[in-house]
Amino acid sequence: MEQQETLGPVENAVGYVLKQAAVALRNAMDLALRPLHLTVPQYACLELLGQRPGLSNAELARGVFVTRQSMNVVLRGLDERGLVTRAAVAPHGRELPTELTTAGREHLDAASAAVLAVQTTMCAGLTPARQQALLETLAVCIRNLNDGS
Amino acid sequence: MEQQETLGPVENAVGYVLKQAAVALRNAMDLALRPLHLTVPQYACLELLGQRPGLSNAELARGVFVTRQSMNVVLRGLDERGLVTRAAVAPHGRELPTELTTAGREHLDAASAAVLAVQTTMCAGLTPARQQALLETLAVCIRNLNDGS
DNA sequence: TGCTCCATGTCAGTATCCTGACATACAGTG
DNA sequence: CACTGTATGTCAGGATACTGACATGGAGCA
Repeated sequence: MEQQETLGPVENAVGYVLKQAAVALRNAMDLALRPLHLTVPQYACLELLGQRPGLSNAELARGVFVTRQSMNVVLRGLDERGLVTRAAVAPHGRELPTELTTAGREHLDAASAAVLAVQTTMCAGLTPARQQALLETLAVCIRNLNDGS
Repeated sequence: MEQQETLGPVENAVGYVLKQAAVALRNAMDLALRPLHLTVPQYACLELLGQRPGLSNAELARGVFVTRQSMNVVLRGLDERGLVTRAAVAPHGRELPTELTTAGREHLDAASAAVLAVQTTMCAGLTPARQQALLETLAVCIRNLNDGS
């Protein structure tokens, strides 16, 4: 009796609930970021750059879980709006380090607050221990999935 | 000190890890379903129909977390492949109940086994209690997010 | 009955993200 | 040095999902 042989009702499937949570979170973030005219990938890009300035396109793509091509479009949009600056020449290889501008930093601060509010809403009623357990359990799932591929 | 005022490193943000897990699961399912020539939404549609025959397009869309329009395309593809049948006339309102064909049921059985394998891989090393805790915690998050919108 | 409101199925257009492909730049190895 | 392998940035094309819109069918109410 080490493993069930059917998934059971979708409502009880881990994968189903995981997707449902991801969709709900995505929608909530979209809503929160709309006043700032930022999409979720755009925000994620800014947040990553705020924490680790000088990241390249490919590194940002991996961090945001999109392809290099998609991140390229995001970065171009942010560049045109003056929120980030990309180095004109590559200091190493073909990598073009990107950094936040002052305007980008201001946008990020506002967006970060909005997203924090969403996360706070999401985790309402959860003890810190339970949040930590959620993080750790998800980390195990991620590791299990990525090891197999 | 009831709430932190910054998100902290993205690696520790619940939303970030949640998205990461969802992406990893999506990729793993795509890989597992590829031999059967099924996409994740197509599989989700079949699974839902297997558990609750006669669902309408709109009901399926809500269950799979896509729009009616997207589900319409999915359903049309499955219909052309002979995996599902849609009622020609609406027995009530405009709803066109959909059901699995024999071929659809066979496809579903194979797909369900593949997805179960993925879920088993994902949850490897997690005690039933921990899986249950994950489900319950995610349910709280979903409720919190949906109440606010 | 007539009116309003809501849900459904569908068409059209747009946006987003992906896969495939190519040239370039560096590291490692003979 | 030359060669191979890997990683990056970018272009082109296609797949997928979305928003907006419309017509239809039913429920509720005066």
